[in-house]
Amino acid sequence: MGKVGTRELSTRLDRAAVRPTRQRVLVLEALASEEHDATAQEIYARLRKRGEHVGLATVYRTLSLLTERNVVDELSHRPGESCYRLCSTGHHHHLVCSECHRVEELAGCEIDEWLAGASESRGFVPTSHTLEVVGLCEACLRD
Amino acid sequence: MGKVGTRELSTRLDRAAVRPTRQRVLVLEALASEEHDATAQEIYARLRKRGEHVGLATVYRTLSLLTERNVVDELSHRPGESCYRLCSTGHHHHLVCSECHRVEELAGCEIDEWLAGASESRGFVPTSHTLEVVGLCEACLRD
DNA sequence: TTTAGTGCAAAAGTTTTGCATGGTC
DNA sequence: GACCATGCAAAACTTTTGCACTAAA
Repeated sequence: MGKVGTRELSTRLDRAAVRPTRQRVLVLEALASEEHDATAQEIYARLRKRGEHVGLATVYRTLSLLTERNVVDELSHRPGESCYRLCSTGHHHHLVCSECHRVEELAGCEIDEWLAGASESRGFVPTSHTLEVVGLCEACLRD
Repeated sequence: MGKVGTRELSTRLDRAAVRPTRQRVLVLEALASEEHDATAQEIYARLRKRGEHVGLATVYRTLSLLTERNVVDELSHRPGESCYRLCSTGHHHHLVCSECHRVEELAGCEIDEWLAGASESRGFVPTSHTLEVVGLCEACLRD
């Protein structure tokens, strides 16, 4: 997925009714410049290294708010910590490379149909689902 | 899924080459009597309430070992903590009710085919995947 | 006797919270 | 001024680890 510009980031904050403070924009920019996904601690460390000072608690509060407002996605593929990622809109899933941790988005989910049928027999009505795929990306396959 | 008897539990430990100590059997029994899934802390608390003393560290060590040996499944649908569940063998997924947290198993995964095709175009080769479905179970739908 | 397992307490790590301060409409 | 956001430090929690002790092959 391509990098997302600062203007686009502001728009997303607007749409989510999140006041664009200096800190929030910085956190969001950090996520946008992140090639894969990142934990709150990682974002905090990277901002600090760049000389931008944002409190750790603020990073957590921001990510929590943005997740709630669907501006970022929260992934839980690492036990004990949450990963965050700025995502394209709409329902999609992730391909995570087990070697380099590259994350690619997988649009056009075709699970719903099978899922609806499989759940029906139990009287279960699915409202949402998450699929995380682990595998090897093209680059790592060559090694 | 029906309850699993003590004898069956021993068999599973044997097959996994895990020495059946008092503590390990207790943890596994606790998981077996659990209607849904449970965290390490919950298992610890329940054993303690029943008067069975097993150290918290031992609960963690046991669950970690059993997960590694595929005797139990580790679910990560709750951020910040891992849930564990004694599962039937083979590839399957879970339906989790958002109201009562009932967990049902969904056998016969038909995702692979679609997944292989969708990944191929990116040179990505999937090796494993996890699907967690959230919805409403029959009982909760009636309310 | 030798090894593996356990309990306890301390430590490590992530995330949350309380509260005073600072910014913004 | 009212209100929201932030920084800092402390606290809360989950999970891991070190080490002495115990149980088992």
